[in-house]
Amino acid sequence: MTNEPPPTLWKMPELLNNLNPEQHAAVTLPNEPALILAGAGSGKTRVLITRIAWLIQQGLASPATILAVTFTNKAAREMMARLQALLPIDTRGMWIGTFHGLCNRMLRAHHRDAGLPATFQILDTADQLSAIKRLMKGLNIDDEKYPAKNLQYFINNAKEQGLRPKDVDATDNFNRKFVELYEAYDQQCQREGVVDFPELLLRCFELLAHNPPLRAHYQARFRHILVDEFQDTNKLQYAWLKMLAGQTNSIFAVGDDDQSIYAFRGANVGNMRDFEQEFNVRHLIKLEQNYRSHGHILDAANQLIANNSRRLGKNLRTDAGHGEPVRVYEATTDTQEAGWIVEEIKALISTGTSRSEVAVLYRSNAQSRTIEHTLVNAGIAYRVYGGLRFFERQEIKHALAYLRLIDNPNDDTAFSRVVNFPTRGIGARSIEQLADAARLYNCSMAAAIPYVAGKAGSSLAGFANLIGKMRAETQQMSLPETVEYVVRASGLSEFYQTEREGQDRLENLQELVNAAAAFVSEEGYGLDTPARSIPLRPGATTAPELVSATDDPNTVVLDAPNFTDPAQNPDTMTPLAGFLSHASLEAGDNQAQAGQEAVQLMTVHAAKGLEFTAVFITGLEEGLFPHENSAMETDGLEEERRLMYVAITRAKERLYLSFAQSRMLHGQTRYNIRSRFFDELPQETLKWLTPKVEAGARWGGRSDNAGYGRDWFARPGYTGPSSSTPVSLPAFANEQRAAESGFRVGQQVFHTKFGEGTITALEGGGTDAKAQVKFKRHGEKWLALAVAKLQAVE
DNA sequence: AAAAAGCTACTTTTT
DNA sequence: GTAGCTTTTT
Repeated sequence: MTNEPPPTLWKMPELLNNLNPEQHAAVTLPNEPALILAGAGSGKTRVLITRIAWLIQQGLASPATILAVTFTNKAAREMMARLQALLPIDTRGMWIGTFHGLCNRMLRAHHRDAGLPATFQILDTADQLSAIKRLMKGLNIDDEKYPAKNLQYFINNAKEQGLRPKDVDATDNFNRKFVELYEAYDQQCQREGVVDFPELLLRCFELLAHNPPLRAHYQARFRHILVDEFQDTNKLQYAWLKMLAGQTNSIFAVGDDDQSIYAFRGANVGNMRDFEQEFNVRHLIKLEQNYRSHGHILDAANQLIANNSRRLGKNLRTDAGHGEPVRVYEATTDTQEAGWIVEEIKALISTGTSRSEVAVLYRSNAQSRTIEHTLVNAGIAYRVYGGLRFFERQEIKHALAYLRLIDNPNDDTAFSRVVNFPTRGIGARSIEQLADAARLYNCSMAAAIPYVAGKAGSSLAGFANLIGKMRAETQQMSLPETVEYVVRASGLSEFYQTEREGQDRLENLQELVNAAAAFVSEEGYGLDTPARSIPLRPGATTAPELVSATDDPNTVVLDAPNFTDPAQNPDTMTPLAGFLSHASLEAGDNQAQAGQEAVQLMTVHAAKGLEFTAVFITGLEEGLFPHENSAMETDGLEEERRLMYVAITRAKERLYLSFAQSRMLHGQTRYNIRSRFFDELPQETLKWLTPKVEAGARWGGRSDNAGYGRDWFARPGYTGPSSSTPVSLPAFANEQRAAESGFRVGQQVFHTKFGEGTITALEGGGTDAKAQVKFKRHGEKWLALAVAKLQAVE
């Protein structure tokens, strides 16, 4: 990492090389509001990164003037790493991070103005729920009538709309109660010095809104605001961006309305339209050149998404050629579907596809079980996304709770979590007494300990002493030392040593120490930097002083404008606060099993942003995908369709779609019909591996599908794994000719003499084209297409 | 305080 | 079908 920027060494053509005209246009736009509609696989991240590099290279921006916002830490890290590799300067002068990460950073720097203690803690979703439960218990609220989960949703929703309790207009008694509890909850958080996720954003927004000099400072600084995944922003995030943009700064927003799949958690696609209007966007650039998928896959995606209304409009194209057809399989049961998937995966592997390049996608997590089971039996390594994450494990949360108490003893969530873990004779009754006292004196539980008398009081005092001792002993320790000390002094390590199945947990605790060491090194702290003081950067003579705007209304001293000197870019938090924030804001990997060479199993949501050589989209049934619950929501079906669009566009070369006639769901067998999405795909791109049965014929005249549960190779019309044949498939050649003739395998046809039937095979081309048709009443026959007057039934 | 039994929910999820 | 939670039992 050099701190001397040598701009003359940068080679301009290299940066813009290999960009297509649209990408080039986007990267080199003037500093004005711009909306980049970036289709799936269109090189969105590349444009974003090159844009930043270009701005700096051209001298149009200094790193300190850049603010780039992403949704996930992963995306932020990737952006940071790629920029660091691209630019010969220290990229730390830029603010690149998630909305929450950046707001945290700002709130730490201005905690006084924001009305927060320097050591405020961040509640993750689980912490927040337990805080709410504790609140309701204290107020004797009936959890049956007012479920804590609903209140949590209510509060988060209000905050994401920018509404404080006083701003919510409650229409009925029920909502009035919720507003009342919202108010009490906010007071509790304030007293404890904790903030939940939406609070980070709202508090930061209000900080800027209510503090003109501070707002002016940041507006003057962040001349270039770039936003990734703009379609996923919620109302509050949009308002925050708008505030930072002010009248003078430009926002470079990148997004794809067709990939908006998070409306259910507050994402507002409408922000794209609003942005266009409110910012008078003159530069709307569509990135429609796709570098990921073959033609048939893209055609399928394009035609499907065309069924949605109110799109900003976009059509992906590729130079890659048609490629393989999209293969479709109808299974009798979910088990059989899994069996087919595994056979196809085996075939893919045998033709050289890497396991990790194969993904099995499903709409809901419950569907993974059957597939996992079948994969295990077949001895194929796999990896499921979406399990418990590292920082969410109970032993880790326990250890973090001790660390939090050292930093902020008023954090009652942390206090309640470990006051009696490991057990130290402080039972439910003692804790209730303490909670009562805390309520009486309107203070935290830790502060209420002296008010509890008797035996309960003395055991509680013992706990207070323990925390006090930890605080004193760790005063000068580095972060990893602190973590190691706390794990031992809390009794956690001893507890898990004696526990029968504590070995894994013990290892995780050791891993936490490693994580702390890794954090210290990644943040560039010295190894012995005390965990609980704001560190001195190399070269700095005094600790950075954060002068708040209220101390002197005319001065806001933050980080100095000379961004290239790390000493001038002060930290805004202690290593411990940073680490605790990191633990809350980035819960870690959520991969159940490690191992690179494994088939990837995940929900469609989790697959967003990823790509695979071969993709299976499973469970394509009405009620499941599209999900039945989506029918109740406004635009629910359109979001399901976007979800399907996301799923399809994950595939590079091969796409498989499957559904099952019956499926185990919630402990009982359900009978489903195939997803409507099949009818929205271009039929000429589909290759039915099982006969396509028309909706009308489903419950009549079929005698084939019963009794094949075990032997999926015996499915009618199914001729074995499609990949076992070489890539230049004869079958596919047939498909081409079939497309010419207007017919395809699996298609329902009508013959004036033989009646209704299904095409089971096609042969030859042009005038020699023949079709094998299985008629309902007259058996299978070969017919010359030039002679027989076959009519498509569709 | 730990273990066992009973009850209930159940789409998607990052921060 | 089953995980997670609460209640009951030891």
